[in-house]
Order: sequence, then structure tokens, then C-alpha cells
Amino acid sequence: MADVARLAGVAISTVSRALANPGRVNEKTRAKINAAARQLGYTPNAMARGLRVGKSNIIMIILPGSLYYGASQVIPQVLQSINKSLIQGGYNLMIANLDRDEISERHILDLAFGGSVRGAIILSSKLPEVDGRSLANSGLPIVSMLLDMSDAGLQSVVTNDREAVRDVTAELIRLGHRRFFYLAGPEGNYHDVERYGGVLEALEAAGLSEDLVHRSGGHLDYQHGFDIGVQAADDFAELTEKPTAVIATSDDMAISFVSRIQRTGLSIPGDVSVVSFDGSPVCEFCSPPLSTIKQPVEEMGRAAVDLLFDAIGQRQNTATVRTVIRSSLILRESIAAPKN
Amino acid sequence: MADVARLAGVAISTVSRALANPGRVNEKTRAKINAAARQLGYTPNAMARGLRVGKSNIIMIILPGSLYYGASQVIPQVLQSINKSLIQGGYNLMIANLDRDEISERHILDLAFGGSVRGAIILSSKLPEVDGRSLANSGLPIVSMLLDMSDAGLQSVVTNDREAVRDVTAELIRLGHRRFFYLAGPEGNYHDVERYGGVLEALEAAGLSEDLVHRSGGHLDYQHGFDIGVQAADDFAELTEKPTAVIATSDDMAISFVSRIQRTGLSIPGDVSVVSFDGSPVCEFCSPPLSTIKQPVEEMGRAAVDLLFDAIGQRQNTATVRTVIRSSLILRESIAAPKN
DNA sequence: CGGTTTTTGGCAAACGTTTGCTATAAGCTG
DNA sequence: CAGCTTATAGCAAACGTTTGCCAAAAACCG
Repeated sequence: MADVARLAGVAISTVSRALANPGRVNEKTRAKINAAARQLGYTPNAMARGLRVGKSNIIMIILPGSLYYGASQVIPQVLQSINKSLIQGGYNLMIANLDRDEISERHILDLAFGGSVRGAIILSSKLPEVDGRSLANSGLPIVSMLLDMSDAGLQSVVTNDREAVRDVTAELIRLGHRRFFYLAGPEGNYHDVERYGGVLEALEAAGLSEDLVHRSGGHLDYQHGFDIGVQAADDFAELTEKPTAVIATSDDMAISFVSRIQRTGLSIPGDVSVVSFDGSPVCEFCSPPLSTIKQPVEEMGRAAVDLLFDAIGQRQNTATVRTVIRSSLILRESIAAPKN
Repeated sequence: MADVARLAGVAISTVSRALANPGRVNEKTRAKINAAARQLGYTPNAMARGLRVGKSNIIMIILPGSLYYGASQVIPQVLQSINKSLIQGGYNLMIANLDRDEISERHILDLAFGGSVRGAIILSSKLPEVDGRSLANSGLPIVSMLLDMSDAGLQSVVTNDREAVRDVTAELIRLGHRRFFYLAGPEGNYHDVERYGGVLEALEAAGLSEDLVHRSGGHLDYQHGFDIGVQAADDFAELTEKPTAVIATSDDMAISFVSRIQRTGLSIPGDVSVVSFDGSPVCEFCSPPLSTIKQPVEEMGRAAVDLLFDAIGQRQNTATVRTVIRSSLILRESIAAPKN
């Protein structure tokens, strides 16, 4: 920096001001300084700046260690959209994986308390906490995405899962379906609660009994979505009175489920209608093309980043704690009226 | 840190030594120091350390901005495996997206030259370079993954694309196929060159003419893999003499291609055999299940990190510049002998 | 041209570590 | 207990910025 100052013929403090907060220096000298910096190939040292200012410009995203269940399909898009928004605000994105072991928790806490990161976006249902240090009271702005953690006081960006599932279930009922097969992810998980709740609400609204829906899957939370679908197909095969409509909580499990039951001679949507969750692009090219509830992940990513920026900007944590972004049903050929 | 020292009854320098390089301090006092640190909820400031030591503990992964083509399916696995390996070595993973605009290039260069990162893993074919600053001469250890950039002097971790495609093409020839349809990604891309080269090699080895293979796709590099497959299906429909075997350079395009040509009444593998590249889990559940050449991405990720660690450890850049990890063909029902 | 505002220069402290140095203390050996 | 090795204390410099302060210079105004 001293070199740049010398070459530009200005003081070192002026260089700093020109590069960091562009307001406080004359436009003409700023141009001169930039030219000098470019000529010398100078780039300010981020760590020195961070140390002095007391803030980093890194945001960490906390991914569940086993992102297999469902989420895997949408992760790249989430990452892309979040990173894009962050960069526009001058921030960088760091990845942190939260496994079920203490090591990864400790690692995340080190990041948080060591001043490495300025905020976090969390896609996991559990806040790391060990040895009295907890992410919750790290003082870091945190926003949760996909999962509603407003109970824990976290700004949350979610879709209207319950409502979406309720609507699609209602539509299936309207078409004449009366026996349902619900393909669950990890049991008790926010998504499971909401989505299954949506199914039940629709049944109730139609004056139907909860017994009409058979739950399958959801025993393990580290399972690959495809595996869940395969197991569920076995489960389905055992049923004497076959359900005519399947509601799956992720595209992955729907895809493998469909593949397996087609092999047993059943046809979609002739014998069974299927709808799932996520909106993976691949659904369009399945046979038959799968109906799916599309999660607007790009939009959610942007919203999460905006909330984070708000939280960083002001010391007060804002009141609104839950942002709902509407998902949309993509209707394809996998849904029809039941046979008779 | 001073507080910790006071509580533990030792000097501040001893605390530093105990926490940073554990060798130089007595085990007993180290335990005392750790206890004090835990009690006080103390975590060393990473930026201060980084500044003093002159090195960061962050590795950046440079992803192509449009990771749509093909790669999208494997990115989460790549990220997971790389991050896991990095953390074991005490490093963190930062994401950088390399788009075709100057902004993103500049951004990456700022990261590199600003001392923010200690090394890079690059999954893009182009090294950012602007204003005389180039990633190549940033002094940073860099390893390329998926793409062979050993020409540019970069350690590269790749699969044996050419060989794998050659083998599977030879197998198709053996089955009796004589007309081929090659579904290309971005033209001139390393993968395209290698894979197409593999096709040609197999033809030549069998004494067949290059004219037997029809190329499709590969005009744009920002296309979603699925779109390429859709377009290629239109392309395919126009051909008077239909090829009997399709070799696709990513699973995505194979999936959408298959979906579309099945709709025109053709059957797989009856009328057309299909094989593709990537090894996405979803292939198993397509109808028919797709044969695919599986890229061992976890293994590649580990290898890339190991190479990076080697490069960080020593000042000399090691001689070997290309690491090949063998891919494996997963044979499924989408391949059969041609009809007559 | 005197007075006022804006911009810059120069200085120095601060951010929280690490690390080389010397000196002291502690522990061990015979 | 002398002589040796090992561990720690205490000090201070350094890493590369930012930023508050005040003075100096420049620009602007009427």
C-alpha cells in the first residue's frame, strides 16, 4: 500500500480511504490511485483489513452433513443463488458441513467465534452447541432456510409446504382418490410435520378419515432419497388394498418408487397417481412426467441473503421472523382420476 | 487471550504456543490452558492469526458459473468430499463462481491476491486473468479437477474419459452397432475432445469410418444438460437413416433425449441403445435403467485435496502433473444388440 | 482578497495474534 | 549439590490495514 501511495504521489491514508470507503476522497485522485494500484498489481490484504475493522466479509452456509434425503437435488441451485447475491453485497461464501459428530460442531463454532465469518445461513435443523458455546448466542446474524426455525428465534425463509400439500391432496380427493400413500422423509423433521399435516388437513376438510392414508418411509434420516423410494415400493407391494394416490416428500423418492412399482406391472397414472416435492428438472423427463411441487430455491436464497444483510446492517433484530415464499404445483401426467 | 493466560496463570506467549503448535509446551500446562479457554469461551481470532502468520486456512473452489451442463449432478458430491478432506487438514472451503464476466474474474483474483485463500481447486477450463493479474502467477497452489489442465502446468485430477468411451463404443460395435449418435456438450471443451476422441478411436480400431457417427448438440456452453438432450432428439428425428446407438456426454442430456425419442415411438434398447456419462444415481431408476460411465468424484475430490496439501507443504512443485482416476461403466438395460 | 469549505497529508494507535529472544525457573542426572 | 536439559515468563516487534486527529493545502465564494 505504501508503494501505491508513493507511485500515486499521495499519502498512504488517502490510498486506504480511496480503496475502502470511496466517498471520502476526490474522484480525480481516486482514479490516480486506482491506476497506480493496477500498475503495481496491488490487492489489499483482506485479513489485515478484517482484523482492523473487526469484521469479516465471509458468510457461512451450514449444510446438513447428510444432504442426501431430498435436498441434494436443489443444493447446487441454492448455493449458486446465495453466492450470487452475496457477491453483489461484497461478501464471500464459505461452506460448513454439520454432521452428527462433535468435531463438525466444534469446527463451525470455531468459525463463528473466531471472527472468521460475519453471518450464517443454516439449512440444518440443529444449531451446533458444545462446551457452552452455542451458535445461537454467538452474536452472529443467522437465517434459516428451507426449515422453519422461528421457534428458536431465527429468521426463517420457507415455502408454504403445508398449504401446497393440502391443495394437491384436495385436488386428488376431487379427482376421486380415497386411499393415499404418503412417502415420508425423516420423521418429525419440519418438512415431514408440515407436509403430512397438509395431507391430514385436506382429508379433514373433505370429511374423510385419517386412516385413509398409509405412511411409509421416514425411519432413518441419513438415507438417500432413492433408497427410501425403493423401500417404500416393497412396502406398497405388501398392501392388500392398494392406495390409488402417492404423495412423496421428495422427487428422488418418487422417482425410485415409481420405477419400482412400474416394474411390478402397475401403471402411472392408470393404477396410481403420483405427486412429489422439490421441482427437480429431471421430473419433466420421467415416464410418465412427474407432477411436483416446485420449491423456488433461487428466490428463497435471495430472500435469505437479503434478510442476512438487513440483520448485519442494523443492531436490532427485526420483528418479522418468518418469510414464506410460495411454491407452485407443476402438474404433469403422473396424476389422473382413479380407474373406477 | 490475555484473559486466558491470566486465568491459567501462565504467560500469554505460552497460551499462544499451546493453542497453535502444541508441541512446544508441556502437556500438563496445555491442559490447564485448554480448560481456561473453555471456561472463558475463548476462541482464537482467525484473522489475527492469519495476518501474523501470513497465510490463510481457506481453500477456494472455483466452479464454472454455468454448471448446468452435465456437471450439476455431481457438484454436491464433489463439494462434500472436498470439504471433508479439507477440514481434516484444518482448512475451510470457500466457493467462488467463475462466470464469463469480468466481475467474477476480478472477484476471484481479489481473493487470490488479497491473501484470503491459501490454494484453489478449479473445475473450470479457464483461469481468471484481468489487468495483468492472473491466477496462474498468483503463487497460489492450484489443482484442476475433472478437466485436464496439465498443459497450463496445473496438477490435474481427471478420469480416463477417452479410454472409457473408447471401451464402451467398442462394446457397442461388438454388439453389432454401426451407426452412432454422439451427444456433445460444449464443443472443444476438454471433455468433448476426449470423449469424442474415444469414439473415433474405437471406430478406427474396428476399421470403421468416422462418418458412421453423427454429432449433435454442443453449440452453446451455458445450456442446461436437459435442453441439449431435447434439442438433440429433434435433431435425431430428422435423420433418415437412424443411428442405433447413442453416446451422450452427460446423464442429463441422455435422460431428456431418451424421454423425447421414446415419445416418438422408438424403444430403448430395442431401436436405440443409449449410454451416457457421469454416473448419476437417478440413472438406475429411469426406464429403462440407463447405462452410464461413473465418475468417481469422491475419490477425485480426495485426490485433489491431497495434491493441494502436497503443494502447500513444499515450495517445489512436484513433477507429476496428471492424476488419472479410473471411471467404471455401469451396464444397465439401455444397451443391447441392434434389431437386425 | 479574505473567509469558508472541502480535500489531503502525516502521524500514530489499534486490531489479536505469533514468534524470536533472553532470562529465569523447574526438573533431572549422577 | 553442581551441571545439565527442558519449560516457561516476559518483552517487543511484526503482520497490513483502518481511522481519528489536527494541520496544511487547495478549492470555492462573494
